[in-house]
Amino acid sequence: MARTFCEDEGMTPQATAAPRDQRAKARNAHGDAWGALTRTHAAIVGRLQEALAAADFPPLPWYEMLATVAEAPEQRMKMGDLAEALVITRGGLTKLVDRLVKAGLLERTFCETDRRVSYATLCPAGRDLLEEMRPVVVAELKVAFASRLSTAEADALRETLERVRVSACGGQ
Amino acid sequence: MARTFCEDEGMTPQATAAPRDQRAKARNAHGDAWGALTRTHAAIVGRLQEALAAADFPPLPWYEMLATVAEAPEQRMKMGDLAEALVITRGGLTKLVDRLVKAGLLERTFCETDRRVSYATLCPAGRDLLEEMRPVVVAELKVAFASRLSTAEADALRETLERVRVSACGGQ
DNA sequence: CGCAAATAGTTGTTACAGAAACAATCGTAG
DNA sequence: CTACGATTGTTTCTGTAACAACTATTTGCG
Repeated sequence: MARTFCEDEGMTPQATAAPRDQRAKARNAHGDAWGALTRTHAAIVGRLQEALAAADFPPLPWYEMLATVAEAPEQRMKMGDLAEALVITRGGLTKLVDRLVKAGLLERTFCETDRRVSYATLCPAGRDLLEEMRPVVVAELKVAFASRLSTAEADALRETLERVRVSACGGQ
Repeated sequence: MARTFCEDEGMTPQATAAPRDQRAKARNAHGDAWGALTRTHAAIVGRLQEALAAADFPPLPWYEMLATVAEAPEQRMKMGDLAEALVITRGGLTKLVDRLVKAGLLERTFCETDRRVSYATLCPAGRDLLEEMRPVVVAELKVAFASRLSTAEADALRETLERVRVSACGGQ
């Protein structure tokens, strides 16, 4: 295993810390919540990548791409919308789509009314692969979330995170 | 602004979705919580990067490195522990430390009792820079977390996330 | 003691993501 | 109807991270 996203918990330095001025620092409720958020995110991403690689599937960004396009009407999305949904830049998306197109999972289609826009459209092979990958991802998420969280807690978590995201976007 | 981590919310495709079989998919409480987690994480990272860049400071990984080392006893950490704390690979850490060393923020020191291990040790310049950067980061986190969350809610969020992280690591 | 296995860190290769510059198209004001 | 600005997507360049192979040191065991 190359990744080091688990290891329950080398964070001992913090615990033993306090060698100097202990003036609150970022170690208030927000800093702690942010630390937990990053570590949890990294842990789950690592787990998903590991599971996909173990099943000899493409990496996580491919799954997210396929899943996003698959949920769109007509199984296609504008490049710009897709970049926004996946939270990557347009330049990065262009190349990511290139790879999936080369793999035969997506194809580029074009808009007749606005010849600037191009769509990433799901191919049958892409849909098939998605359906193969989905249970692997869902199973991993189930382990991560469901094993120690009730449905209500998971829902509350989602709601709280969504509120934080809005704060982070809106400015305040 | 190049990044696209806000835009309240191009997710309309999902809302209008349901063009085919609507068999639950990953769209249960776990999938939603995972989606919220990734989006919130991306939004905050984007916000922090933007704020640091705007103040003409080094990128977020440098801050996290400095902050982590600064909290360790004697302001130094073993390379391996640091990689674990920052959730990156050891190879990646070597080069990240290289950059900070070249910038005069860290220095490498060595262990006398075990000549395999080397430490990343905070330099005065690193400590100074950290203290300059800290308020920027703390302010952004405050906006993200404090503006719509009570302290109790932030703490509950941290606790819940920590539980999820343990699930993701432990296996179940 | 001596050698195999484990551990710690570095190095080289490759792939991916962001920023900025670019090209093409659209919309609209004059 | 033309010209300018805005939007959409691609391309180029650069920096960073992962992965794997490698070196060096320590540990354990016959």
